[in-house]
Amino acid sequence: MICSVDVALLTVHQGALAVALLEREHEPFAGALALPGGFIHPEEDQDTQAAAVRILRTKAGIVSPYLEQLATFSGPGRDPRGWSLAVAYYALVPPEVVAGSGCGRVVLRGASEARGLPFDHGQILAAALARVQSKSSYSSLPVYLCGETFTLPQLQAVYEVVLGEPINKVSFRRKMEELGLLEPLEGQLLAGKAHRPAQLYRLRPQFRRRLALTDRGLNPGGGGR
Amino acid sequence: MICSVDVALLTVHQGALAVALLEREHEPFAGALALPGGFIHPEEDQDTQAAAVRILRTKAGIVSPYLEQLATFSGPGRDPRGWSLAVAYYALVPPEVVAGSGCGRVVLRGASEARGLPFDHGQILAAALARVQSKSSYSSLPVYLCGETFTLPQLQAVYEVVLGEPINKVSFRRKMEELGLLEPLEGQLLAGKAHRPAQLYRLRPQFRRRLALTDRGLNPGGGGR
DNA sequence: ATAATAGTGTCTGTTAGACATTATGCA
DNA sequence: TGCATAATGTCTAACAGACACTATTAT
Repeated sequence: MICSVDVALLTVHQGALAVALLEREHEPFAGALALPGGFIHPEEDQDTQAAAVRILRTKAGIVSPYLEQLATFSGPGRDPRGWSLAVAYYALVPPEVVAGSGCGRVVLRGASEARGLPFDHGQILAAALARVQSKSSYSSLPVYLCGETFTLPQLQAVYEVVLGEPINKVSFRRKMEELGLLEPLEGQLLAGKAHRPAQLYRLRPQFRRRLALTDRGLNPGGGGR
Repeated sequence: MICSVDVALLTVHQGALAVALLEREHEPFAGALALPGGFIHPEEDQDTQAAAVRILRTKAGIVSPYLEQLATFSGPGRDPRGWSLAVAYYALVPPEVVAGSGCGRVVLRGASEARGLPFDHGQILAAALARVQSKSSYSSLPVYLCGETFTLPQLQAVYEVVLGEPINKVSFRRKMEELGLLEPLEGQLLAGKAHRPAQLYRLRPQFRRRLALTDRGLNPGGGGR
């Protein structure tokens, strides 16, 4: 039985969610763009999560600040070589990390425009998008799409890209405040913008590897679970 | 590589969540109580979900009204035979279905008391409980723990067992009303109770295989995600 | 001064939960 | 008639969203 790991690596690119694709080197589907993936190496990988980390590092040159198991896909039809099983993960990375990925083999495609992916990578991508959207509606997940420091308007823009709808500014800031996961930096963002500069924030250390959850979700009307 | 499927089958028993265990027939851990599980049969199983259905049917004699993939567990240490991978599912069934399971080999244990399970079945069970609790806090998931018909007080009691805390009666009924998933039956529950009988309900057909979701969750203060 | 965005104060409609009241069957 | 639980009405505090207003920079 074929056992592999596939990773849907998402980032923000040109104001939209984008997925990282790699050109396949081997059959099947050699030359096609596909999600980074590869076989599990039991001698080398402590578990499938470690396999996902290894695949991202060796094939895409990326170390992701957030990597979570998504679901396992299986069946006789998803790989032309026969019955196969793939443990799918999704990763969120800031655009800078993708840009500075060493080897420049990563191709970014609009996450909702990417079509015709080999295997069942279209399904995996769709599941990843649904999961990210769902989880973002009640957690701090989108901060992993931002760099080290960011302003609240920037963070809100990322939330809006992920959720696909505008968020009330006052409510958003209230939520972020009560979550208590951000700390302001005394330096400010000014740059050539002809308007009031925004306060820079960074994640509090205790939230760097942990999500903050809201009880009733930001934007209750909107993003479904 | 060892590839298997394990199922955490949950039901309500003696006023608490209970998990179905089976005595293992073969090594490793022969004779021990464990989650129903077995190898994937690529020739026979369309996918891992089908494998889970087959294992529940053949080993426990149970067909579950709700079966969902939970997560995949893997690593060199979880099975003494070597590096293994298990796709875990969880199932919810009404007590009657477990009781009438044909073969009486199923053993029920309090879900939070079950300890010392072989492999990493303790972890799988913990993940299943967390998932059920989380999902129940914003969906109609617990109706799968009830039989064909039930009263609102009965359903609320099941929610309270799952969530582990009392729910406001008025809020609960409002939520159920606005979800619109129940339809009253003209017959009533009376029985030997020395008080006013409760209205019987059943799931509307369009919700028999689909969850109803609330935007902001019942009991916002409580059950976390 | 003006433009443009950052950030805050305040009002209002909605909703969850508390409490109280009525309803209904059985002993 | 009394008891126990079902079912519903109503009040209140909390909160999300709308709107308006102030703050601060560059041109």
